Amino acid sequence: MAFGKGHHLHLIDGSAFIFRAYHALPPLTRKSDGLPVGAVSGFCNMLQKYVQDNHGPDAPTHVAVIFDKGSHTFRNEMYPEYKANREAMPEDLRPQIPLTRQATEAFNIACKEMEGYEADDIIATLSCRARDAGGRVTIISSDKDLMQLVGGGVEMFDAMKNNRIGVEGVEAKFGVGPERVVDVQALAGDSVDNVPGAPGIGVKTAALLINEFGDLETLLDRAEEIPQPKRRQTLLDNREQIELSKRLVQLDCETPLEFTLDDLEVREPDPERLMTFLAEMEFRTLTKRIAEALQVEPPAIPEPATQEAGEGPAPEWPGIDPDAYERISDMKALDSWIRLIRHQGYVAVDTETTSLNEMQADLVGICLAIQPGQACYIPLGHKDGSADDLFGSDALLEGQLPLQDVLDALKPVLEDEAILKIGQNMKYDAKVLARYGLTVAPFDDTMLMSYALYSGVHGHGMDTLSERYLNHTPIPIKDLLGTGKSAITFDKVAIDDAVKYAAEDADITLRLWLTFKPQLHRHQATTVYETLERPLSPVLAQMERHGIKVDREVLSRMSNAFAQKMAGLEAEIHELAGRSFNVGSPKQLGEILFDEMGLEGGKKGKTGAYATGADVLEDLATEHELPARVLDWRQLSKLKSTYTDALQDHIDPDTGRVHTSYVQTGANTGRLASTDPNLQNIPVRTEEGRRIREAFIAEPGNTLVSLDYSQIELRILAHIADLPALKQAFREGQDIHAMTASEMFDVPMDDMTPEIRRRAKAINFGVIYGISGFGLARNLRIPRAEAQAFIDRYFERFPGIRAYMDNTVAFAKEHGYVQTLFGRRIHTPEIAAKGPRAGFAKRAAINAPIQGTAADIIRRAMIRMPDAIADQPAKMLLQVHDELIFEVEAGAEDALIDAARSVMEGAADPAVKLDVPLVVDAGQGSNWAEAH
DNA sequence: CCTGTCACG
DNA sequence: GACGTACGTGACAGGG
Repeated sequence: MAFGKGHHLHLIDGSAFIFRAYHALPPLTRKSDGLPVGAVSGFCNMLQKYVQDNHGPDAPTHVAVIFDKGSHTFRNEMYPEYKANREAMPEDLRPQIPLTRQATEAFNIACKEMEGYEADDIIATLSCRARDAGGRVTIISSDKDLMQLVGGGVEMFDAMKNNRIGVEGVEAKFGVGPERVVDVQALAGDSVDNVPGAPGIGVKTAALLINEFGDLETLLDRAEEIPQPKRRQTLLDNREQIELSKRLVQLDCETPLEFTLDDLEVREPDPERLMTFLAEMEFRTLTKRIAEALQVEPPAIPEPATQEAGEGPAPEWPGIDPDAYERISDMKALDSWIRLIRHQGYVAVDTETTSLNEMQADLVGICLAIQPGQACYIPLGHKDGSADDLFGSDALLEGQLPLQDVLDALKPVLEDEAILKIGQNMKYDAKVLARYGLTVAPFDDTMLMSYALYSGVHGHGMDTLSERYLNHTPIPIKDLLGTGKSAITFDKVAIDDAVKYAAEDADITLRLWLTFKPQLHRHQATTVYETLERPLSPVLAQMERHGIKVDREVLSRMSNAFAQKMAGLEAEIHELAGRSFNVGSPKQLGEILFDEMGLEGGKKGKTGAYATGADVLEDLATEHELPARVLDWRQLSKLKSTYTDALQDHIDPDTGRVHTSYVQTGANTGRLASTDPNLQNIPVRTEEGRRIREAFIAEPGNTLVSLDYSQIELRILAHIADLPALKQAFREGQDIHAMTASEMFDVPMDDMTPEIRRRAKAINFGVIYGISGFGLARNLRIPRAEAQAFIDRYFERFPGIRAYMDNTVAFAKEHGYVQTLFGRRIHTPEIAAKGPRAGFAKRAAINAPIQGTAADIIRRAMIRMPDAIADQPAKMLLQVHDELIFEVEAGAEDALIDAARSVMEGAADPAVKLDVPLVVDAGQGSNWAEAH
């Protein structure tokens, strides 16, 4: 039956798929010959997802992937500059283009292109024909140039955003219906395709004009009637250029096609052909996944003969097979493993426990791996998971070695200086084992290796690393434990299942270590790993185990006080609103403010809800009472729920202290992150919030001491950007913000006012963040032009800043990363992006060396600290980016401050000689509020 | 699970 | 020219 009513044609914009795949994925190469295949891999993934998502009731009857062919089209005949500003295709993408055609055919999807025509024209022609035949069309693309085709049964679908675009979608984008889109584009032009349009007219203005005059021809004929002189002149002067632009953007529905709609009928994939192609590309994970979907056996993909400098798994390794692992249930077997380990000199270690909280976690089993594929699991604390009576489940299962025997046997191995212990996030295992009296040293940590190598490229969790470097998806822990309320703990997992999961983790860890170890040198990350990452881990473990004492009574009293105040505020708010509603719901609050009370300035975000952030409410607060009350309520709600309530739940029942966890790989810049609870965001800026710090106390007879770096990031900026005036000021111990203000605004230091100083301070911080006129304007609440004038002035007075910013961005573009003074590399893959993402990436690149160098410095101090204060009755408890908090016996405060300060102030030495001094301020008291 | 909001450096 | 933008984090509540 010929294509017609009841049929549904899908047209996939192939080029868009390719470019999206290319930019979304790292530059993968085929292992056997180094052929770049990243884009092909992404392309196949997207096709696979497409096929999977489209076999329901609304499945297409016809489908084709449409590609561009050749760069010279009939549009270049009209206008030689058409698309002339396009950057050349990246070298490693070019060879992948024909492969994407092959991929499409392998999926048994029609694949169409025509010399001299753009994909858009083929799509247009097919859409028109299908529509005229009475069928439906979905164009899978988000390209705005295709929006003119929408309507009359033609829709678009943005596969990225999972978003259908119909007539309303087009109207939202262009302000006119699909039939007038070309008119708007003709006026607005298009910088991407180098369509000139009318100078000074954008989409908004163009839509306004078209809506007023009906269409482009009428508008051009009656241009004299336009009231605004500038616009009128532009249109009169550029008539020809506008008409040319329209011809350029108008898609051609008359492309002479050599095939018909009926040739595009959906065909079942031929599994063999598809598998053969995927195997040829050596896509291991994808081949497996698609084989599963098609319910066929995946073909074996031969490993290449030699392992070159590639980052993937070595060829001689056996596949990861959970059934191949050994379960240890007698001492003889354990002893023979220990002999193997001693002989080899290294072993991957992983512990299984009952909790993610190392302070609470009980050991359930230990696994060891010595070679890829050679791993064992020693079950120690497994209980009967099926027993549901309260008493039966406490009994240990049969066939497990006594915990103490195993620990005694392993202790000499774990503590042997000649045996390297390898872990993924070893801090966790070390903390658990420490509670059983075991030290783990020396060690390597694959998570930290990944971080030193690839910060900013990808995450550093085991699943990510395994998928990326071993092409293997580990058994999800969910499969064993379940999720949510019904989740069980690891001790209730059947031993046979535990062997597979746990030993696999050790196997993967060992393989990752074998992969990363040689890469450290190749990527010049050895020093960072050896001096900034590995030695910090045990220091953090120790700090976390100490914890900090928190007074539950203080928090509880504050919670009650907050609750009372909130109830009062809530009543007032409901009164002012005229009805009761959930004050904590931004959605309901927005409706109250802007719909019911009719306040001005309501702006809806992308979800369609009104924005009710603090900045919005602050503006409204000048006019009305309600938003001011809501702000007060929000502050209290935050303090109560996040701090006074939640912190109480984090007090360890055994120690009476709060034990945070530092994520060493948490921030791309080298900073730490603190979780469960986050002790790096305890309030300090408001009086009310600061009082929460009174709950953080020293043990009786002890004092809390806080030492923090003064202006460390600005000092680093002065050094890195080589700003003589700033460096001089720091050397002389001047008020740096006042100095900046004096320099910028020509005010003598003696006449400085707080307001002028405040502005200079905001600019100083802005520079660290990759300053923009917009950002500074918002921060200072001044007009943008004024903010920009400040910035210009700043650059004039401190020319080194401009140079630093430009050089840093250029470096990032050339190398794909920026680095700190200590050689830490922070990768900036987004720096090549187009659009708003480029701005983000630039500012992040400017900020990273500054924030990262500061992070490196305090890390160095922390690493040296335990030895420096070893003879003092003091413990380091917390780090808050530029601050260290200690607990010290009363009477020993000054000695501790002397020692710790000298470590901190000298932390850059001897690796880096800073042109500015580092200065550390100290405070002390019985609680954190006093000490800070 | 995502979004908005807000706490810190 | 238009558009959207300060850097880095984590936790909580609401809502689909």
